[in-house]
Amino acid sequence: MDELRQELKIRGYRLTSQREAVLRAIYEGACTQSVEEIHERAKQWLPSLGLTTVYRTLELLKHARKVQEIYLGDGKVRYEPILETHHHHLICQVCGKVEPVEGCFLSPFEGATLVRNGFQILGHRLELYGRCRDCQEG
Amino acid sequence: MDELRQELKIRGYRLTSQREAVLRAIYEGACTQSVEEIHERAKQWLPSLGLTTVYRTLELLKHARKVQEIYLGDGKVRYEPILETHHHHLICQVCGKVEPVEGCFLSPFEGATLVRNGFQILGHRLELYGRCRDCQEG
DNA sequence: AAACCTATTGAAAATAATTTTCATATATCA
DNA sequence: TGATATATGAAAATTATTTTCAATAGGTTT
Ligand SMILES: [Mn+2]
Ligand SMILES: [Mn+2]
Ligand SMILES: [Zn+2]
Ligand SMILES: [Zn+2]
Repeated sequence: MDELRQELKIRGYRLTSQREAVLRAIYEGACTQSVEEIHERAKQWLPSLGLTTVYRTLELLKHARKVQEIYLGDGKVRYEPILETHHHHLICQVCGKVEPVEGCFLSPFEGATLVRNGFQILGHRLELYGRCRDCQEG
Repeated sequence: MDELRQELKIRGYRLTSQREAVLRAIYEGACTQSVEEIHERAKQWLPSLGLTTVYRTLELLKHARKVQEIYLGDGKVRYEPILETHHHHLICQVCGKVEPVEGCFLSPFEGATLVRNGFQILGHRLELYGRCRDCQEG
């Protein structure tokens, strides 16, 4: 959180109660929350918080690399905090459940910067699709 | 294409010129096209084609596993054909260019069905983020 | 080939998510 | 504290996608 304060100062941004509330909501919430969910959670701490400000703050936090977007196929973008622990997601194609899975299947990528096709690879995103325990039959 | 004809008949769907045009547009187009782009391309063959029908056909083709969705972070969903060759994408974080990269970095996944956390893993999606040749400096 | 039935289509209207506008409020710094 | 530029909330605007509905056209049966 102090780290955020630094980030903001460097960029000439201000530290507001709204930004703190949104950040806290993201960190205390589930693995992937919709904007609406983040808004609801953040209003716990700051009931007057507007939805527009949540959108704006998410954009800011995205640039500051505090959150990342994830799209699960329904029409809305979701967000989750960028934590120390790199992880991926198991997504159930039947019920839509999302579960984080620790660790990385792409061993050559951990830490290192790779080059391929002239691309300098800086990060990656992996989603695993299937059926969760509850949705398996036969 | 004949395969599609079978698929449709089995499900009681009809083979229309609209559906043929959309499918052709997807197969002849780039790796990831927006709905608008698919519409434009398909109108080459069928100028009267409506955008609504493109949306409906994409939904149908998704269920028939002929196309898959991909979300690149701008507000619109993109589509690409599901081809024989499994591949992933290099996405430039600066200019937004998308380039397919053949082959799979997840060796244990090719073909096999894996189980993890009780999940039965049936497929996956991997996107690699970085900077393309043109956008690298310093 | 004509009739029949139902799935499909296109245009327009409706929705839903996200962005923009603008007047007001407030964080930061001298 | 006061000056000032950034940030905020509400409402309006925009954009992507879905729904509605009357008209059209596959596919099948006579
Ligand atoms: Mn997660
Ligand atoms: Mn592709
Ligand atoms: Zn990984
Ligand atoms: Zn792969």
